[in-house]
Parts: sequence; structure tokens; C-alpha cells
Amino acid sequence: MQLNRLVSFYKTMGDPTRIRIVFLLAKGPLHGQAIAGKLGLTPPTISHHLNKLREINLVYQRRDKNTVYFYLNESVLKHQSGVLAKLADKEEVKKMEEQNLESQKVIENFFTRDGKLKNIPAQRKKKLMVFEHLIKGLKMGKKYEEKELNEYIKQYHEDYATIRREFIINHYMYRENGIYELNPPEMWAKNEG
Amino acid sequence: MQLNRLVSFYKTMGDPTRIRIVFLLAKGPLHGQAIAGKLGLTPPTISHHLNKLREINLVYQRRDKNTVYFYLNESVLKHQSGVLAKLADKEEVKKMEEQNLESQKVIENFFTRDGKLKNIPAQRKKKLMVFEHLIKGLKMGKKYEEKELNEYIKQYHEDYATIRREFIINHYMYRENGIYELNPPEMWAKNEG
DNA sequence: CATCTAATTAGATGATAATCGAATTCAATT
DNA sequence: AATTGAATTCGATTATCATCTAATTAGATG
Repeated sequence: MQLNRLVSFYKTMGDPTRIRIVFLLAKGPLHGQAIAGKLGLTPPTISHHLNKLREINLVYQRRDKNTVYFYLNESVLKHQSGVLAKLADKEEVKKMEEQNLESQKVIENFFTRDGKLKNIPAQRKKKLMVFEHLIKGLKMGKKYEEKELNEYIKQYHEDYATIRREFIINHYMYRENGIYELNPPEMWAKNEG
Repeated sequence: MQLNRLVSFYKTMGDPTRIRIVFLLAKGPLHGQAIAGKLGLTPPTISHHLNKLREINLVYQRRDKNTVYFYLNESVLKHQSGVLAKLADKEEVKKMEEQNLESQKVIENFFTRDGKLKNIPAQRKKKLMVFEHLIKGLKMGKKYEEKELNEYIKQYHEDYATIRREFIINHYMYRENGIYELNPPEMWAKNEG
């Protein structure tokens, strides 16, 4: 499920310029001006598209002096390839639906009517479902101060420290210099390859 | 390659309503009104989206009395899943590029400057490349009278009968009651599974 | 600090497309 | 032939978005 995420992926890929960028990066990293040159477009346009591609985690970047190199994130492609393959298989579709229902049930059980988390499930599977529900309010690509993240978690449950730690352990987020950020879904514990 | 085809696929999938339709049909065929009902949209809107989905061969339909049932074409999903998987693999990308170059070369060898086909290659692989080039001027979903198809082929080569026959043999097209129509690319000889 | 280079943001423009109500087609049944 | 039921087409409305130029930011280097 995560319908929005799917739609975003396809919407982003559904542009000739972006597909061409993806094909270019599939052969190896490039910097912005190189892409602009190869495609005959202006740097602002490339910047615009790279932004979109970054939003779906299809590219990431590394800086070297003044130039920024853009890399293709192959794991996202593999993930989406898997989704398509499953969609082509009735049995898999059925399984997906069942999982959705199951997760819905768990959410209903562990949250109160006004959206508070009653307690953290002991069973790992259920725990992950709860965490995935919690992070829905966080924005991909946004950097969170620890304090800000604590406040966010406190909306749901007072023991923000435990939950924050679990976010890291299960790869929903990562921390760098005290700054927290969401990981792309391929990295989440549930999907760990 | 076939960049346009890729882009069309993604552009079409990049809409929440259409994704939802695809998920619905993944569980089994449905008729238009049923889809409209389940999605809370009007029949014209559904019709619009089914048109788009038909354009990329993702759905086909069968009529039963007055109601038309729409089916998901799983082979397209499998095909696209494969494309994504290849894109995630540098080696495969390299292969794709080489194939493109090779095919370009063959086209240059077998066609004159003004676009006429000199002769039909004897080697099967090259022959298929030539045919794929020829059908680029035909429109997916359009129905062609035999005469019309002959005329089209004659632009390129006088022996339209042989070529027309080859189109069928290699599953680029199919014939029904003397009417010819393009097959989706997954069915072409090159991609035969 | 001044300057250079690369990247990004802002704002404008033009094109595309999702959705709906109304009108129309198409096939089946009376 | 007339009627019904479903699907499609038409036209209008609204929203989104790719692209550009111009202006700005951000690092790196002299």
C-alpha cells in the first residue's frame, strides 16, 4: 500500500526529461552542468527535476569542492520493480490487502479514538506497524532537531525516548550530529533485505 | 529504449485515480459502473481514465450484453517490472545501450538516405530490428485495412506481402477478419517469453 | 575580502490534464 | 420502432507543472 508513495514515484518518472536523467545516472554519477549539457537544457531546469527525483529518493548527492555529483539510488528502483511484479500476481495482491487490513486492525487496537498510542506492542510485527503509523506525520527529507522530534512523538506517547530510539534501531530514521531524518522505506526494518 | 513508451507508462500510472483502478482490477475484472461506484467518481471520469490505461495496454475489455468488463493486462506489469530491475543494474544498462547502438547501425545499413528499405535482412536478429523500425510509423490501437497496411509498407519496400506476413509471424501485429492491428511490445518476437 | 563557479530559488508563461454535467452513441430487449 | 442501461464524447473549468530568464545563495580560491 502507501498509495501516495506509489503515485509520487510514477508521477515523477512520468516526464521525458526526468527519465532521461535517470538513464544518464544509471551509467554513473554526474554533476548538474554535465546533465544540463547532455540534455540541452538550462541548469535551473535540471535543478528542478533533480529536486523531484530527490523527493522520491531516486537520487542523492555528494559535494566535491564546488560541484555536486548526483547518484542514482538503485534500491528504490529495485523496490518499485518488486511492487510491479507483485501487482501482476493475484495471490500477491490478495496478501497485500490482507496485510493492510491486519495493520489497520492493529492501529485501531493500540491507539485511542483521539489518536494517542496506548502502549508499545511487545510483538515485533505489531510494533513495526505502530511505528510506521507514527512516522506518517513526519516529512521525508526534512531534518529534525532532537527536541523537535521529541515533541512530535509526545503527541502520541509520553515515552518519547524509547520510541525515538526504536525509530533508529529499526531504520525508520537515522541520526547525524544530533539531527534526525527519515530513511526511505526500502530501509525500514519491515523491508530489510 | 523506446523512451516514449516508458514515459507514457509512468505518466499514466502517476495518477491516484488510475492507480486505484489498477489495484481494483488486479483482484479481478470489473465493469465501469462498479469502478465508478467504488471510487466515488462519475462514469465519464472512469471512462477517461480507462482510455488512458488502454493506451498503454494496461487494460483490455470484453463485452457481455450491455456491460463492458475491464481486465488488467498483467504482462505489461511484468514487462515494466523487468525494465525497472534492469535500470537498477549498471551491467544491464550498458547492454541496453549497446543494443541501441547495434540496432541503429543495422538501420543505417539496411535503409537508404531517403528512408527506403534496401532489402530484408537474412539474419533473424537484424530482420527483427528492421521490422521494429518499420512499425514505428503505425499507431497502437488503430485498426488497419489490409490495403491501408500494404500502402504503408510500400513506402519502404515493394514486397509488402512478405513484410506484412512477417509482421504477423513475429507478433508485431495480429489479424482479425482482414483487419490488422499492432500488438503490445511484450508480444513482439524479440520479447517472447 | 573579492571573485569565481556551480547550484538553487523566484517569478512568469504556456501547456497539459483531471473532473464534471450534458448530450450522445451503442447494444439489447420489449 | 421504442425504450432502457451502460459507456462514451463534448465542452468548460480548474489546477498542476515544465521551462525559461533573472536574481540569489553557497563554497572555494586567490
